[in-house]
Amino acid sequence: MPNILIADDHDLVRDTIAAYLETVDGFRVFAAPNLEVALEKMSGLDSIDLLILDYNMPGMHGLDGLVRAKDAYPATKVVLMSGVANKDVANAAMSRGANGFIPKSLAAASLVNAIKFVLSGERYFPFDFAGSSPSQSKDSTFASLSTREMETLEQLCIGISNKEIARNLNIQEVTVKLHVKNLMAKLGVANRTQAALLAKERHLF
Amino acid sequence: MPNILIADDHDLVRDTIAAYLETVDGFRVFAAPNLEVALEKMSGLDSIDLLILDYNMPGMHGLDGLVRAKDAYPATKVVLMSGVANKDVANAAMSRGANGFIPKSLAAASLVNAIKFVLSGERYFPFDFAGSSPSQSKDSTFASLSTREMETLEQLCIGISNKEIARNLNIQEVTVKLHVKNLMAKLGVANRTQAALLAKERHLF
DNA sequence: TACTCTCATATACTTTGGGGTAGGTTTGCC
DNA sequence: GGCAAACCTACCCCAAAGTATATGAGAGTA
Repeated sequence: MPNILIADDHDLVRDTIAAYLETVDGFRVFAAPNLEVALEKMSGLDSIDLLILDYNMPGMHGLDGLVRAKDAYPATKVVLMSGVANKDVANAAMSRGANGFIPKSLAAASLVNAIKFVLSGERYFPFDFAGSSPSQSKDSTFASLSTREMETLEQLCIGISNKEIARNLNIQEVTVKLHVKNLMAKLGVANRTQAALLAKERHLF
Repeated sequence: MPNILIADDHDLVRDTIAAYLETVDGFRVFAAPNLEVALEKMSGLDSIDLLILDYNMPGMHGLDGLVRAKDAYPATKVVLMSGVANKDVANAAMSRGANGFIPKSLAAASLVNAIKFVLSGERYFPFDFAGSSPSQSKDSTFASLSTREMETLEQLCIGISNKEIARNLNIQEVTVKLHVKNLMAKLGVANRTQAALLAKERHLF
């Protein structure tokens, strides 16, 4: 009987999923409200086979929490669960060692299949989860930005004007405009707001 | 045996809660992925006793969806469910006719009690769900927005221009400007980018 | 050396954003 | 009925954002 630990800060979501897994398929399920408690519980209970981490949860800090969990318990399979993240986040999670990615848009029945799949040693990664945003290229889009453009993007994410950005970076406003124009082109967005939203969505700043 | 309809766009959350309610306490539970489908189903199935609406769900537009549901089916009890909303939203919901408010931080067992409580004609409103996340103090800023302003804010979060927003909402561009100006003032931000970032940060859209 | 890339600056231009004022409708409430 | 609030439109104004093009310094490279 596989042991599963599910960590999610929403009690209702966590407990009902836990109850569902227990009743439907006889898993032994433990629960934690955040990453810290999850890691503590794992040190107490040995032999957790699968750890399910909510992407938006205290202590996670984007994918840092995933890496921490993987480092601390390399033998345990870890899957990320999220209601908001998109393919890019999922991709990043997989490249950092996640054994699977579970969008909350997944049907409950599929969850069980996904879990069995992961427990058998496979990686579960549904490419077809809905609600996906249209601009799905890669995180490589950001890799093409120069250092100045990245700095400019960071300022954009505060929502300030070109003039203020110029002051902060000690360059002329016209230069800021150039950087903004170039980074928008590289990211394939139409304006500064979209650039900021995209960067935030990918959790860059 | 009371009939319950639960509407939430996250399949996983919705289905597991539904399954939980069915197995644990023998309710008859129906499900819908958004407000439109929920209202359709209610016209088909007569005698839904309780409607559970997710606050962040396609078609809701803040508390508009609650009002629409209440107007269409005055006899049905309606409770709002949310993972991000705070007391201010809950208060606003209650003042607009909601029979209860269920934070997703609620324990699963308490959910059943809450539902029974509401079905008995009482209003369920837990005053103590503040604890969880730290940045929950003043979502009241968003409560002061009018319907149109909320819709405009939603469009802002896509990062599109006033002209495009005008097309989407079937109003003039000047009107969009007015809404943008007013909502920025209410939110205390300096421009559209900050408004979009703030809304995203609070997980409104 | 010549070539390329990044960064910076500049001028000139068009479009969009944001603020002000004013007047219009509908809705619901007292 | 009067009143207020939300909503919509219109006009003008100026600032900010974004486009296009050109120039030049510095670093790195073939």
